[in-house]
Amino acid sequence: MAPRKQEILEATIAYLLKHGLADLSLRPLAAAAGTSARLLIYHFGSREQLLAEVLDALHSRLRESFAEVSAREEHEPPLRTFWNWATSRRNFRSLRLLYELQILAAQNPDTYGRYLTRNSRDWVELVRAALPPAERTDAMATLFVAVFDGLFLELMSTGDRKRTTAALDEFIRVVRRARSSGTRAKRGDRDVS
Amino acid sequence: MAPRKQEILEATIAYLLKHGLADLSLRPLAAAAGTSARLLIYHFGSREQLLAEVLDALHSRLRESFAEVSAREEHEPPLRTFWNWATSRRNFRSLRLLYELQILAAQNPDTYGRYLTRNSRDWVELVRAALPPAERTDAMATLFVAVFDGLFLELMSTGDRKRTTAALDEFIRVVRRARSSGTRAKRGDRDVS
DNA sequence: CGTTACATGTAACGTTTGTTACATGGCACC
DNA sequence: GGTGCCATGTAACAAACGTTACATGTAACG
Repeated sequence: MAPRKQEILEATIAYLLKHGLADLSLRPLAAAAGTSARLLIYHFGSREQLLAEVLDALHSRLRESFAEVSAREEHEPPLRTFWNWATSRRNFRSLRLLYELQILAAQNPDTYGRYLTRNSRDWVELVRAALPPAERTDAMATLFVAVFDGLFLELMSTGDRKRTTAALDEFIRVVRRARSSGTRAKRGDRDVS
Repeated sequence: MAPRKQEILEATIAYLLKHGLADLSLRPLAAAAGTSARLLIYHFGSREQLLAEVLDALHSRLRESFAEVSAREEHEPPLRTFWNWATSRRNFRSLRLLYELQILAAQNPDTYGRYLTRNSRDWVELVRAALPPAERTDAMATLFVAVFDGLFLELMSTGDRKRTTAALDEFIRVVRRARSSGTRAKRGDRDVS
């Protein structure tokens, strides 16, 4: 990719992370990026394609970043690791943007549906596979994903990291206690809580 | 309120429930409502005020509807009652619209922040008060709200009511099991699970 | 030096945006 | 029957939208 185009893409990502994508328009974006609407179209072809490239770049960056973190961390429950990663200064705004995209796509799929590569069903499958066998159900996996989504939403709205993190820990604790009172999971099983 | 204005407001609500509010504009709305952009402004003063009145009406309707339902139902855990109510044919689209508003407001408060009467903190407080004393903590209340939000989000995205409802029931079950293995709550306590 | 390719600036295109000016309709009241 | 008031239609406004036409720059290559 041309270096100038790369710069513009970088600036666009920064702009979107700050302003969201609901009311994006070319001229203000261009001004913030130190260029002109003319050049945005020149380099990307259209506004649509610009959006597509930006969101693709975001996705692959997040995938990469998470793979790196999740391979390194071993001393925490994976759900907790994922939370730390998602709420870190580096990734929070990106995740927030993806949640906005998710909601807009749910409201009108015609406009935003095509950008949705983060398929909910895939996440649930991924989490399900990481659960201990006794809990490896759709319901349980869906619940885990929902807890994460809900807490992230709450964090977005209130900015209260302490309380939301405490709630996540509470969830992990509740699941552990339920485990010890119901069907026993084999000791040493890796699981996402 | 003038009856014509009432009709327009009704049609606007229907339109918003169908199309979302991210890309609302007067002329298409007016066409769908069988009137003209001219009259929207005439009756409501401005686009902003129209939106404000519509969202106010939505809020009070939902409050009313929920009060009615929650007073009637006694045989279920309140969280379950709330879920049934929120996902019913009658209320689902309204809730979805409010979630969209919530996210847009979190992304740019300058544009949408003023419409946010559904303060997250208030919900948490409400839920907290309904919890049995042993669990009456911020963390637990936040967790309950998050589970609901997350599951509703998942329902919005996938439409899979069966799976999300099963996940909610799973959550209720997990909390019960944790209760019976940890500090005992007094029998007969009303609580939101 | 001339040519060629890419990058950029200026200005405009046609649409759509929210909003307004102005005229006209119908209906009630004196 | 005239007089106002509320409702509505037509048309326009200025601004912003995504996009394009056209001209100009700059640098590399023969």
